[in-house]
Amino acid sequence: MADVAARAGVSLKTVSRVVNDAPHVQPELAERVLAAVAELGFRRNHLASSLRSGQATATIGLLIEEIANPFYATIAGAAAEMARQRDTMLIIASSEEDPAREQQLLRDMCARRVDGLLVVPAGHDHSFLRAEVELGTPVVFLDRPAGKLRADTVLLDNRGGARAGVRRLVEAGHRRVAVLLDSIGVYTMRERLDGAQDALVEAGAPYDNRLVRDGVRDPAAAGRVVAELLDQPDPPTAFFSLNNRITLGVIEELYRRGSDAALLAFDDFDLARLVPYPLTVIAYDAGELARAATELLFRRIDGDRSWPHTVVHPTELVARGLPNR
Amino acid sequence: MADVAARAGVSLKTVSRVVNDAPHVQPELAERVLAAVAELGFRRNHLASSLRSGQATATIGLLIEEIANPFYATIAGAAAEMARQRDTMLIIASSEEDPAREQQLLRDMCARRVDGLLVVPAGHDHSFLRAEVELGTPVVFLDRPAGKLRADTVLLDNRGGARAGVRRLVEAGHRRVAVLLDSIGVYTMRERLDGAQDALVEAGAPYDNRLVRDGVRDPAAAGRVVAELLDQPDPPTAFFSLNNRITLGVIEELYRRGSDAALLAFDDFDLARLVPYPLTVIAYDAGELARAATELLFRRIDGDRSWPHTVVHPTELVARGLPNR
DNA sequence: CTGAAAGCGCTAACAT
DNA sequence: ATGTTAGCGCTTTCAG
Repeated sequence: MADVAARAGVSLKTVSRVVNDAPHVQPELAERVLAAVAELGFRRNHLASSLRSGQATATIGLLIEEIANPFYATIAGAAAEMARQRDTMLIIASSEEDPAREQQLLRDMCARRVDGLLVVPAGHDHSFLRAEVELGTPVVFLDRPAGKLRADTVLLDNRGGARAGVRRLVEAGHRRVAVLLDSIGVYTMRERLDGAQDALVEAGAPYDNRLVRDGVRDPAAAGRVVAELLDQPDPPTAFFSLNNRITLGVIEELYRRGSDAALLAFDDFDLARLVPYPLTVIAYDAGELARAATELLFRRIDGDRSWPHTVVHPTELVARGLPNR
Repeated sequence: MADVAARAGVSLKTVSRVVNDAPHVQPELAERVLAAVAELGFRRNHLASSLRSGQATATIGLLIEEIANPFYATIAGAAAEMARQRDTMLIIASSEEDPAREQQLLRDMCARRVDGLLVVPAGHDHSFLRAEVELGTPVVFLDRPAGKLRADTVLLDNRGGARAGVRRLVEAGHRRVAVLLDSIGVYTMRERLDGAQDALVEAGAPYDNRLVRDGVRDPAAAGRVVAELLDQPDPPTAFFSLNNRITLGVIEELYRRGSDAALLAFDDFDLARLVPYPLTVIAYDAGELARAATELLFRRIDGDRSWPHTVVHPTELVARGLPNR
């Protein structure tokens, strides 16, 4: 910047004004500065700028579980688009469901003085963020609530969605509904399971604990569990898959066997319509969820100091898949 | 940091040493400093640190077309994982195939003094990056080559993959192969089309320009084009879809009609096995592509000044889908 | 409307 | 092994 100033025959401050298109600069001087900038290939150092000016790094941090998962990719896409509209860059990192890693990544983002944080929490204690929040870094939680910290939160109606879905199964006459979930340690899984139980209880259907299977981490595991359940005496007549990875494995096994068990699945997916097996999907708009959270975050960044909100987004039941052979 | 130093009764530099766990600090002093850090809730300002130390913001930039697309999400996931292993943060931005936006985003990343850039290029002129590259910001191009800039590049064997796939169609007796593509302006689309034509020419099959359809932007458009082609006199007996979005629409329309046309598709996808229509997929490992590029980038960041490389990754033909009814 | 000086928070280079 | 000094590139403050 000093070089540019020398070249243009003006002071450093004038260059700064021109570069930041601040007012009160004679067009003639501005032109000389711009020429010097071009000749010298000057690029403003954003680091130095935000160091001096205190706040506003024009960067927000997004912490999710796993970027490659379509659910989180959709969230990232929506957040990125809103950030871009505000000329803000997005730092994305994956916790991989590891609370220690989550904490380290969030601390690092804070060290980089992001203007705000969008977090899909992995851990259950976010009190380590309290100091940052009080120092002025807003945090919005997404998809799951924060632990031990009061903060803005945008959630999905997991319980209501699950309940509505299972109610539909019950109305179709199903009494034995198997539930397959990833990990009971995850908030969304607990809520969805609770919703399923609500519907079962309301219908006076017997609740059989052996039909609930935790720890189904991937499609292959889901397939094995389905096989095992169907080979039992008194097998379930319906399956409720609590996430999209599980759904894939369940569909495959049910199709392979030519089973006529009903399938209810949380999370919609691109090819659901073309799956060769009828299923009911609990769908929702992940992009909308992320947009709501990002909007809330920017409002905080813009100085909104009102009491923290919690917003719950609805889900919808949709019939998918092709009729049975 | 000054406050911490005062509190611990040491100099600023000692605090700096402790915070950066540099050697030559008495354990006793280090402990006092750490205590002061905890009491005062001190957080190192990463901005100031990298401003002073010149380089090493421990940040890399990733520019892709669209985060929500599974192909780019996979790339982002792989890059993020490698970055994390080096305690490096990842800034991700989407160009949405807009060259102007690409340029603006890349410039912004440079202004933030990222240590390196990973780019899936949208535009055809990247000479604006030359100054940055010469000033020491390495750039690796991914999936598509740079325009007007010599740089490391990691590509897929688009042409070879397409050729092998179409050759298989030809060997199965197909002479009229329709090709559906997104935009001829995109490098990968051109290469794939060229590969298809290679195979057709090699087989002495007639090349019919009316069977090549450009501008198929989404699944719905793909479905319409398939319908139109099949309703022609002398319709194609095989379809070659040049990307995953197009494939969805083609499958749906072919299935809807109960058509027995063959389908070849670039890009594998999760549910391909369960699609109720037989298809051949040109598959590749997008994660591996991204890992190779990120590896190359980090080698450059670590000071590798050798001549720029271009690496081409192979593709593979895989049978997918369920047999026809 | 423009410029000089001070300093954001930290680390490199040099003392001690 | 620890401390002192200078300054990274920019913006703020205040004087002209």
